[in-house]
Amino acid sequence: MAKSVTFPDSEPLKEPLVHGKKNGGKRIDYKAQAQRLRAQRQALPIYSARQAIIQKITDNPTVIIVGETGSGKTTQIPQYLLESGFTVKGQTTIAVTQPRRVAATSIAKRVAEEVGTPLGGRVGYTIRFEDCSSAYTQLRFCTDGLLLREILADPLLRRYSVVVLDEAHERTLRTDILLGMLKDIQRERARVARLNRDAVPETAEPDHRSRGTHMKFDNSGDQGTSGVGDSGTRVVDETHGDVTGLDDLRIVVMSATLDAERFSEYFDNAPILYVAGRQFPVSTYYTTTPQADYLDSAHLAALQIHMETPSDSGDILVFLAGQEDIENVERLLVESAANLPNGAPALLPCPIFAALPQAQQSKVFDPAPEFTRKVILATNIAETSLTIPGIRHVVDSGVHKVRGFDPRVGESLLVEPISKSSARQRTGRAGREAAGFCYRLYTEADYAQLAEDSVPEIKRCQLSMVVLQLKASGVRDVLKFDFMDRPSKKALKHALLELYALDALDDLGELTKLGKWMAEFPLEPTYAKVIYASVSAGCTREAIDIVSLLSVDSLFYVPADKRDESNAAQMAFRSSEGDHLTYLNLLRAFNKVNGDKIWCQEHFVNRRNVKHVLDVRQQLNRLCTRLGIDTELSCGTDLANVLRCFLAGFFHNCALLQPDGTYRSLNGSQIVHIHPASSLFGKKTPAIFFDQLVFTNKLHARAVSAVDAVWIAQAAPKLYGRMLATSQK
DNA sequence: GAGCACTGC
Repeated sequence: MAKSVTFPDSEPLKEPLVHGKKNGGKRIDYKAQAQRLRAQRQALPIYSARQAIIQKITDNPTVIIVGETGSGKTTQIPQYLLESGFTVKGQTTIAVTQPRRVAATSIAKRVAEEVGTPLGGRVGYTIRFEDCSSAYTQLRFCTDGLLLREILADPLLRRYSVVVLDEAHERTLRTDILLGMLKDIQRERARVARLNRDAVPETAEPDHRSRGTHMKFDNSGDQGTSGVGDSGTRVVDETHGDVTGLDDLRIVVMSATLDAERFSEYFDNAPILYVAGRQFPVSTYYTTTPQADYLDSAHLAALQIHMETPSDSGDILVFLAGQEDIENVERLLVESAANLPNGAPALLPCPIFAALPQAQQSKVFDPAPEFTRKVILATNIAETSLTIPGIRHVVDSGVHKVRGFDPRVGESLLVEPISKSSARQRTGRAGREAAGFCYRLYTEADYAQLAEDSVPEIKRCQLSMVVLQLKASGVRDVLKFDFMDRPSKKALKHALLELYALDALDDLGELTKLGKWMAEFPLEPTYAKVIYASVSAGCTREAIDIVSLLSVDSLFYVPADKRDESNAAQMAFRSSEGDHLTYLNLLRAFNKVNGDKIWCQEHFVNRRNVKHVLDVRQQLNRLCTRLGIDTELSCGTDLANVLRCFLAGFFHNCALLQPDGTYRSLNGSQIVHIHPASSLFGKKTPAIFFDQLVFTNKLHARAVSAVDAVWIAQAAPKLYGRMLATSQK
C-alpha cells in the first residue's frame, strides 16, 4: 500500500483505527469500535436525511444525490443501503465507485470501522493490483475503471444489486462510459426481472411487486428476497442465457456540485436529493484590473498575504498550470523569502505536482517549522486528488493545463482558463478547517466569462480504447450509444478507423477475434497489438517489459537545478536505438539493484513510477499466461526485433527525416519535433516511430526510437508501401 | 531545449 496522507475530496476522514485483524496481539472488538463511532456518524449533516434517502432509493430505480463538501454522503449513503437490506449476504453486493484508487481504499477502511467488521469482510475494496474483498463482502468500494472492466466479464453485473457512482460531477472518461453502460444494464435487468416475476408461480408470493417495492427492508440484511431458488423455475433469456432470480439494478449517482439536473434528465427524470454540507465561509477577492503575468501576480499575492496577515492564520495554497510555472514562482519566492524584513516570519515555498518524486511530494504535509508559513505551489493535483491540511488562503491563477484531442490535429496539452466550477472548487480549499480567503488573479468580469463547467474528458480524448471496450461489451453501433455527452462523430469515426487499421474490427465494423483478444488487455489497443505481434516474432518478454514501461509518463525526474547531473546519470541507460530500449535498460538496471532507494536517487529515477511499471508487468504476464502465451519468449540480444513489433501497433506514429533536417510524420505530413528529453534528440536518424505526439508550443514526439523505413512499409504495406518505395528513389 | 490530472483482474 502506498503510504500517503491523501484523502478523497468530499469528507475529511480520520486515520483508520485498525488495519488488520490483530492489534498488538489483542483481538479487536470491532463492534465496540463501531459503537464508539456511532455518535460521530449521527452528528453528520446527512444523518437527518437518512430515512428520506432510503425511501427515495426504495421507490426509484435511479436517484441523484447532491451532497456538498462535508455532508458525509460518501461514507454514509453506502451504509444506509447496507443497513436497509439492499444486499443479500452471499448473493448480491453494493458497488461504490470512486475515480481514484486512494479514495476507494481510504473510504473502505473508514466505512469498515463504522460498520464494525474487519476490512475485506462485510465491507471491502477492489482496485487494480489489490483486492481486499471476499465472498462475504456486501459493500465493495472500487475504482470506476475496475467496474468498467468487470462489465466485460459480466455484462449484466449480476452480482450487484446497487451501483453507487460517487464524484460523478468530475466526469472522468470512465465515469462517462460507466453512466452509459449502467443505463443499458439497468434496462436489461428490469426486463429480465420482469421475466422472473412472471415466472414465479401464483402460490409463491402474491405479486404486489410494482416498481421498487419488491425488496424487504430489515436491519439484518440477511432476508432480502432475491428470488434465487424461490420457485425452482429456471428463467432463460435469449440474449443473456440463464437469468434465474436476477433482479433490477439500482443506480445512485452522487455529485458535489449543482449539475444534478443533467444527471436527472439523463436517467429519465430521476429524483434529486440535496444534502447540505459543512464548509466554512471563504471570502473571495478579485483583482481590479487584468493581470499581464500571472506568475508575477501569484508571487506578489503570496508575499502580500504573508506580510499582511499573522503567520499563524494558516498556510497559502497557490494554483498554477504546470511544473514550469511552479518552478518559476518557487524561484521568485525563495528570493523574496531571503529578503524579508527583520523580525518577519519566514516563508517556505513547497512545490507539488504529479511528476515530483514521492519523498518531495510528502513535504507539503509536514508541519512548517516555528514562525514559518508554507506557501504550497500546486497544479490541479491539489484541486481534487489530495487535500493539504492547514490551508486558509488560496491564490487562484485561473488557469490549468488541459489535455485535448482533435482527430485532425492530434493530442495537445495547453494552458487554458479554468471553469467556474473549477474556480469554486479551488476556493473551497481555503474553507475546510476554518473561515478562509481566496484571491483570484483575474477580474470579476473575467470570472463571469468563464465556462460554467469543464468539458468532460470524453469529448477531448482519443476514443479507440473506449470504442473497443464498448464493442467488446456488446454495443454494436457506437455512433448510437447513449452518451451523456456525445463525443463528435468525427472522433468516433477516427477511433473506428484506427481499430479497423489494427485489425480489431472487420470490414463491417464487427469485432474480430483479434479485437476481442485485444479488449482483454487493460491497455490502449495499439499496445495490445504490439503484444500480439510479439508472439510470432518471439520477443514477448521484451514487448511486455516495454509496454509496461510506457504506462507511466515519467521514469526519470529532472530537477530544474540539476539538469546536467540528471542527464549525465541517464547516459548510463542510453541506447543508440532510442527511448524504448533505453527504458528497457533502465528496467533491467533497476531490477539488478532491487530498486534500491539510494540508487534511484543517484540516477534520478522515479522509484514509485518504476514500481508501478513492475505491477503492470506482473499483471500483463498473468493475463498473457491465462491466454496461453509464453511470456518468457525472448529475442535475447536481437532487440531490433522488438522495435519491429512495435510498428505492428504504431505504424501511424512514424516520421521520416527530410533533407532540410526536419521530421515529417508519415500519415499527416506534419513537421514533428523530437522531444528534448528523448535519447534521440539532436540525432539525425532517417526513420523514427514514437509513442505519442503532443502539441504544446510545437508538435513533440515523446518516446522515440529509430527504425528501418522498410519495416514501416512492411508493417503497413497498404498505407506506406508505395510512398516509401517512391521516396527511396 | 521541455510533461495537467487520473485509471485498468
